[in-house]
Parts: sequence; C-alpha cells; structure tokens
Amino acid sequence: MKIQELAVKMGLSVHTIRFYEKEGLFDSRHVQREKNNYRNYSDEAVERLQMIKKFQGLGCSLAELKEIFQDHDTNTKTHQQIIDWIEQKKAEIEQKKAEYDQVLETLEWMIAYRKLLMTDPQKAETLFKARTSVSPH
Amino acid sequence: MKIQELAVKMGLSVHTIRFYEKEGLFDSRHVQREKNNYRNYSDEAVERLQMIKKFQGLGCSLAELKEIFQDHDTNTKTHQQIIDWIEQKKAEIEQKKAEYDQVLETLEWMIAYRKLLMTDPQKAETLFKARTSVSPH
DNA sequence: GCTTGCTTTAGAGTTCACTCTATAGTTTAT
DNA sequence: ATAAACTATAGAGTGAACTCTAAAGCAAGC
Repeated sequence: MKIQELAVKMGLSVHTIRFYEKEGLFDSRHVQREKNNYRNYSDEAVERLQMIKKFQGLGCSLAELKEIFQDHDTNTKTHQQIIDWIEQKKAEIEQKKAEYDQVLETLEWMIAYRKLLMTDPQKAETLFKARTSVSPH
Repeated sequence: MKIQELAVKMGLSVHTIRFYEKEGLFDSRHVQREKNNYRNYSDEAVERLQMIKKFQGLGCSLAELKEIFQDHDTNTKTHQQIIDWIEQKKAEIEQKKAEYDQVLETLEWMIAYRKLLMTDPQKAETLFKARTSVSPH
C-alpha cells in the first residue's frame, strides 16, 4: 500500500505519516521500501496507526507511544512490565471518566441555573448562593 | 490575594496566570490593581481558574473559553444560546466517555493476551488471531 | 540601610504535533 | 512523449500553551 492510500484510509495526511515514521513509531514490519524508494505499507501499519490514534486520544504523547512500542517491539520490557503499564493506563482512564462525570454534574447545574434565570431569577439567585464553586455564574 | 498566593493555591505558575490574563480570561471581577500596581486577585479568580481547568480537561482551547466567558460576561449571548453550548459540551463528554469505554476494552484484551502469552503461548496465538484489530503489532 | 524576595513589563524561547514548501525523481494516462 | 499525479528529501513555518529572561521597582526581615 502506498503512502497516499494509507493516508486516505486512515484520515491522515501523507506528511503526518512520514512524520510519525521520523518519530520512530514504525519499524520494518510496517514499512518497507520498493526498488524506486517508495514506501510500501503493510496492514500492520494500519493497525499501528489505529493504536496511535486510540492512545493519543487518552493523552499519550508520541514520545510515550514510541517508548512503549519500542519496548514492545524489542522485548526490552518483561510481560509483567507491559501489563503494569497497561493497568496504569486503565486507572488513568477510570480517573478521567470520573472527572467527566463531575463535569457533567457541573454542566447540569449550569443548565438548571440558566433555565431558572429565565423563569424565576429570584430562585436562581438562591440556587447560585447554594452552589459549591461549580459554575462560571 | 497576590499572584504567588493564587499560583500556589491553584498549582499554576505566576507566568501562567499572567498569560491567562493577557489572553483575556479575566476581567475586573477577578483582578484589580493596588496603588503599587501589584495585581490583587479575588475569590472569583479562583473560581474562574477552576472553570478553566475543568473545561481545558474537556479539550476546550483557551480561545474557546475566552469566547464563552466574554459572551457570558457581557451578555452577548442569550440564555438559550449558552444552554445550547452547554448541552453540546455535554454531548461531547458523553461521546468521550463512550470512547474511553472502548479503549478500556482494548486494554482488557491486551492484558488478557499478555497474561496468556506467559502461561499458554499457543492459546495466546489463537486469541491474537481472533482479535478485531485492537492490540499493538 | 541592605539584602532577599516579591512584583512589574516586554519580549524571547520552548515543546508538541503537525503542516507546508521547494526541489527533484517516478509512474500513469492520454 | 508529455503532462498530471504521485513519490522522495530536507528543512522551514505554524499555532497552542506555556515558560523563561532581563531589567526594573517595591516590600519585608534583620
């Protein structure tokens, strides 16, 4: 698969894909060169890009991804170390989700306050005074 | 409250707080100047910084926050418009949470695979072949 | 009164993750 | 055979969000 095909398939620019390679996020399993020096991507490249997207969405930097990929690719780390890393990521996501739930509560509060402000400004004021530092009033 | 006190209280640098001011995220309710030109922050500044942190965690840019704060502070937008914005943010968070759940599944798979690899590499291979593009390599 | 530590400003520098440009070689379609 | 569309490289540029520096004034403790 040539670079543009991969780019279209993954919704990335060819620049970004070459950039990722420069950053060390691929190895020979993902890209090989043709006789004309064109890059030829395997299906594993698609999977790796999916992984990158997924973990980037969790706030992982490219540097962190490079490290974990390399450790994985070269067996620098033990299985247990990798499991520990994954468990840690899991905990981070659970944490993030809890934060989100909290923000959802804040937003609910904000909506309730706004709506009350339209119908009963006095009650809204009462609600506002009872808030626990949760809205931008 | 002087800038350093606020910085310590919020876990930010004084640079960052001044930077936020330059970016238009505060108004006179949050900062006033003393005769000596020192900034004096109110408790509302603390609340605003909490809001900034919260919404930044949702992926809001400072520019977007500035806009919503200004629209709020100057009553440029109607209550309904602000409610709509909040509802939209809520939907984005629900979406994010769903994505996180998906990633959690991926991580669970990865852990199961790793553990099996230690005890029963053959079974692991079977699991690997049955995967739906969810793990690295 | 002097030192240390705070405050001010303007502006330069950093990091991340792209994004684009210029130049040149290759492939494909007509 | 030529043009259009693709590929390659090195390196410059961008935007966001800080982060730091320099030079100066102000404040608090001894």
